[in-house]
Amino acid sequence: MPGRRGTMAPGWGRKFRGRGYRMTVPRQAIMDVLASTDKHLSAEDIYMKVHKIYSNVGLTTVYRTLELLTQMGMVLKFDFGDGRARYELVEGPGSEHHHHLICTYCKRIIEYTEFIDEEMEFLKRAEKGLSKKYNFDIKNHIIQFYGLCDKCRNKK
Amino acid sequence: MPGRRGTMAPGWGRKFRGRGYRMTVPRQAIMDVLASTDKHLSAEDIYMKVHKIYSNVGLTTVYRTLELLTQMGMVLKFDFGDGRARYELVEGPGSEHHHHLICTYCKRIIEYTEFIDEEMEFLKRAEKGLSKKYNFDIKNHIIQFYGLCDKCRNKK
DNA sequence: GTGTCTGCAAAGTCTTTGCACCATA
DNA sequence: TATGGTGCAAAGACTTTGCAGACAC
Repeated sequence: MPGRRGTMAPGWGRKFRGRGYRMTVPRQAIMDVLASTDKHLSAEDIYMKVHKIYSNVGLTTVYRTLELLTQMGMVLKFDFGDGRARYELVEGPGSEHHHHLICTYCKRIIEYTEFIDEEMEFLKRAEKGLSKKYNFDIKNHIIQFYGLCDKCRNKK
Repeated sequence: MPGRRGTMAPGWGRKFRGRGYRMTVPRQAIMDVLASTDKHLSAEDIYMKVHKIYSNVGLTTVYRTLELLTQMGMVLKFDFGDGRARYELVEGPGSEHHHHLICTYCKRIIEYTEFIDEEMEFLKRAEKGLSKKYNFDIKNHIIQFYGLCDKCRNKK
């Protein structure tokens, strides 16, 4: 349903082939799913979306493709502490804001988009300095605040 | 070895009892370990340190205690994406700087302490605003930059 | 045609749960 | 002594690996 097209932009195929990998139907389908959302999807989320269209694609392939994409730097792997990893396209619809309040009691995750401007200023400087000092090619970042949400702060 | 004492400060016992929990030998030992390091320890790390002194304490108890401490807000649980959670005392030796560069290719984690001052300014404002807006009691935070380290940025 | 990719099933790792016994308050 | 806590073993959840067949280039 969302974002599906029979033939996709060939840009990814080139990227794959350029590094000696092959563009295949499962890989194309996984890229399509990643490119069609601004959410952090788990491997299973992606598997289910892909599976609706290509029911023969297995979960293993999803994991293997995500690992490959992560290593290629095209996808970022996050962990919010709920036991399953989340994936997101580096230059995708949701690549600008990874910010969460995580309740350590009930594990609720609140996404927020405030303070992005103030953050930008600080992040730009930090990224620049860190890239230089550690010769590190920064692709993305994540900021998480931990604490107790309104429902849990008065419990036991 | 480091930081071991036969009898510890009783402050924790009070905190436990105040919430209807009991202070036990395993719990005391786990608190001691957490209070004696500024590193992010995994459950197994803690288990091994505790086990050296109290060899009858099991890994299960370590997990259960960490879960309890996390819910009580005394310990923070982090996940750096390597498949095992890390724990740290909220008001402990290492509670001031959780900042990492994570290489998405080789999974190397580089800790850094630069830009903390610039960060503070931004974080103070963000924390204040977010606490108010979401009625969220922020205890700690984590900032992670993802990308490619110097050894991996030129690979395949 | 060759070397990569894939699906299935099995194995691996970290974490949680069940249950009887033990210990704290 | 009444509950909460613990250890052990088993189960659970997510992810990785082995291998034979399939496919991209």
